[in-house]
Amino acid sequence: MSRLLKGALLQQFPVGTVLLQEGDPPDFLHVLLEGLVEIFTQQGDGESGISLLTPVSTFILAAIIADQAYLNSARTLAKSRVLLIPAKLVRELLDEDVAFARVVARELALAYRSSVKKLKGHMARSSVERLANWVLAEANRHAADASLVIPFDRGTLASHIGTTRENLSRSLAQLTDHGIRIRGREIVIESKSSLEGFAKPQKLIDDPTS
Amino acid sequence: MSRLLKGALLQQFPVGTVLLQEGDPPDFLHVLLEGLVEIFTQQGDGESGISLLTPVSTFILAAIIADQAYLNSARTLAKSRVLLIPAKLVRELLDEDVAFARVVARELALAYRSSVKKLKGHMARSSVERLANWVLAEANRHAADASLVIPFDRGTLASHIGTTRENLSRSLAQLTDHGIRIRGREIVIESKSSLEGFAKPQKLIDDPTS
DNA sequence: CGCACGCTTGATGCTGCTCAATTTGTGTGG
DNA sequence: CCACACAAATTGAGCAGCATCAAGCGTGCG
Repeated sequence: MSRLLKGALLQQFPVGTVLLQEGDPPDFLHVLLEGLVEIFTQQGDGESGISLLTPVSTFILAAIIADQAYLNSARTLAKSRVLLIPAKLVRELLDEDVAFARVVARELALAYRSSVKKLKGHMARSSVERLANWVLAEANRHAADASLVIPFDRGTLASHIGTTRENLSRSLAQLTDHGIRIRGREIVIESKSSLEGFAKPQKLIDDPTS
Repeated sequence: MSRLLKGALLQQFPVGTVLLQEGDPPDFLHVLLEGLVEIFTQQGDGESGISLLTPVSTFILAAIIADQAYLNSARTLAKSRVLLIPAKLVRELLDEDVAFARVVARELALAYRSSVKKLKGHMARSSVERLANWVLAEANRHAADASLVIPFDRGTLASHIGTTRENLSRSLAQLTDHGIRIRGREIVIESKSSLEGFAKPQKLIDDPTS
């Protein structure tokens, strides 16, 4: 652990910074300590969102372990503090420290599972359902409150839901009949049970702890 | 390694055997030594294919490492030989043997990456394009030959491409104008370059080695 | 020979994308 | 503080992709 920190550098990035580009070779393991970053891929003309990361999360671990180019790009969606750990150091430690290797394996296992969950969600649900489930998941993270604020613009949200800006708009409007109310960037959940009735969340897709 | 093999048992399964069901707790690490198995998930009424495994592949490693329920089910698509290694043994070795932990980490990293690739393919391509790229990938695996035989029924293929039986049929017919010919279960590639022109394969989605 | 199963083909409708026009929101300078 | 400009978000119309339902075809097996 001390060795990791010794070689690491802590950096602060403003919103909208591209931290890495798909296709590049891995250089640093990134650990998001504060802020918000999105993993995305530039496809043809537009972008597709792959995942949204909140502190504390690592990213591009797999590229480092596999020693292959990044599959995705990453950018900050808010002012963020990121710890950068040289890839070489990570690989060395992996070879020497069992405890570290176990942590890495566990981290990869969880990342893999969340990717499979996203895939399941895409193959089995319509875009409105995906949105409804995203709202529910987001609400659960902020447990306390019955309202949440989308922390980025709708185009970005649309790309992570897997739809377009226009349709996201329509989808939000639809959900108005299923327990939510929209006020600008704020989504107010008026009836969680109604929303759940529509979204039909499944443990093996939407529960981040399973 | 010897410890792994000591606790393991080798089993042979006929085609169509369900090896595990999503939701079940992980018991054995599975290693496919011979045959063909599909990972899938039962969604609502139908099934969605998650991945197709050929020898030698491990599966459900992530569930064991994360110690959480299977996200998917698995079944044999051909007579298969599978090595079953008790989950407990895997976890013990992970704590004791650095080399083993490194192999596990690498395996998970590759599995994760292939799941992200599948996700990218789904978000960015139409079903015909997915099919075309599947054909290309399959052809590359059997490098030598300019023809390949679909080793399972079309419904299964459709569920892995992410479409229905009916539309798979139409999609195959469409590809007839782009360098392939269909003869029952055999797909003959008459013009690989034409097919590639249509499919536009990308290294960071379709190349299994990247 | 005929039935069953897998596959194809056709017709129809829904979902979601695209293009275009408008409205709303936001920040800037007068 | 207002006016303006620009970006973001909504709304509408038309269209492509895909699912669904319903027949038709073909092959193999009893």
